[in-house]
Amino acid sequence: MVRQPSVAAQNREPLSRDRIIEAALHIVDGQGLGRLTMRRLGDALEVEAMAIYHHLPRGKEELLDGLVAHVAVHPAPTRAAGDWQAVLRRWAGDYRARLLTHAGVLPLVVTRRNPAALGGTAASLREVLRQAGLTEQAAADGAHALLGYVIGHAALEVRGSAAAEEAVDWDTRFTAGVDLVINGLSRR
Amino acid sequence: MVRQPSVAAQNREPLSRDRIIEAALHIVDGQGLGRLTMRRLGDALEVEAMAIYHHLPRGKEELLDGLVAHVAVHPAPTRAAGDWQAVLRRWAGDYRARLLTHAGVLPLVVTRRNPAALGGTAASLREVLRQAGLTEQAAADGAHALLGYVIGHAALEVRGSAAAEEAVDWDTRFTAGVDLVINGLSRR
DNA sequence: ACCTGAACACCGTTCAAGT
DNA sequence: ACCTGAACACCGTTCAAGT
Repeated sequence: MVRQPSVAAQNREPLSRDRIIEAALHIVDGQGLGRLTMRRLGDALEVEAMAIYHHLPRGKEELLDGLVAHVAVHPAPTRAAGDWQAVLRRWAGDYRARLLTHAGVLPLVVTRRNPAALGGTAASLREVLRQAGLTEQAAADGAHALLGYVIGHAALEVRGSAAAEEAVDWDTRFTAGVDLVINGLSRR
Repeated sequence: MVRQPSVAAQNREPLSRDRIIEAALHIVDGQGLGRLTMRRLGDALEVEAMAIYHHLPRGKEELLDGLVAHVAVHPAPTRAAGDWQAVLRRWAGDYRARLLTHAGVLPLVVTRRNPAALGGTAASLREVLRQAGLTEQAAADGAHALLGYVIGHAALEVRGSAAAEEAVDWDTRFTAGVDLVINGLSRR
């Protein structure tokens, strides 16, 4: 006869780093960064908060790093059809959508020291520009200009800096800025 | 004979909103946002933490809003000599310096709903572009493109997204991006 | 190996009380 | 009006203990 598992482990897939980070992201997206606590995260995973430390020994620090990595890691520019301008335009739109979907982690993306995350994104943008014929230096500068713009604009959108301003069409405004940067890169 | 003040009030100027926010900014700049607590702030002001609530009834929320306002409020573009391009270039440099000096508040600037702070900055940039002859729409888009770039790039710098990258000259890289945006605005 | 329970030091905030 | 002291609910994290 099969041994009945303890109540604590009843029919639940075991905890894992990925499952923890996904649950955390779900909390942040739904309730905001301020409500992400180890205890609440434990509840969401149907586990005591302390169990999390077994999978993330560095605790909450490691959890937040994981969120940044999950959101900011480069979805490489799709090397599909179109010239490099179209490739970058498309990447910018996708990356912005990604940031806005997980707006709660934006403050972490912005200031957590996490070289790997944004570094990879910058590198792949640089590569697109290098293949487009820009010098090494111009490609590196351009990659950061575009990445900086996308992140900064997403931040402005999230804050909704309007107020006195009439209703803003953020989509077209964002696109206008992207065109500005890309056109600038085209005629160097 | 002059009455001796109580120990608690000994020769100390009374608490005030401004003094509180300055002390908080000092803590954030020196030790980071994570170490800004009401109790520590009270210590720095030589007062019990609870006294702060008398001047900031909304508590820590109001304190953080105050920090954002103090750092992000528009230092209006200096209407000095030079064409509008020079004016914007100078403003961008100053604003970046301001953000980097108070890097600890960047995550707050990025995501705290605080319309007044960045709204004023965006408005004065828009005005410069409007007077330069851009259409209302182009001026509004351009103002956000520049502001977004400056904030986003400052964020990239703070994170030090390098790592695999050779030593980066952030100053020239930042300037290159500013030129990119401003040149784009010039030849619309 | 994986999780729990109790404990510790520390938060933000309230409220009645002092002056 | 301005500040204090005690208290409350809630943090992140440790550590020994369970299975």
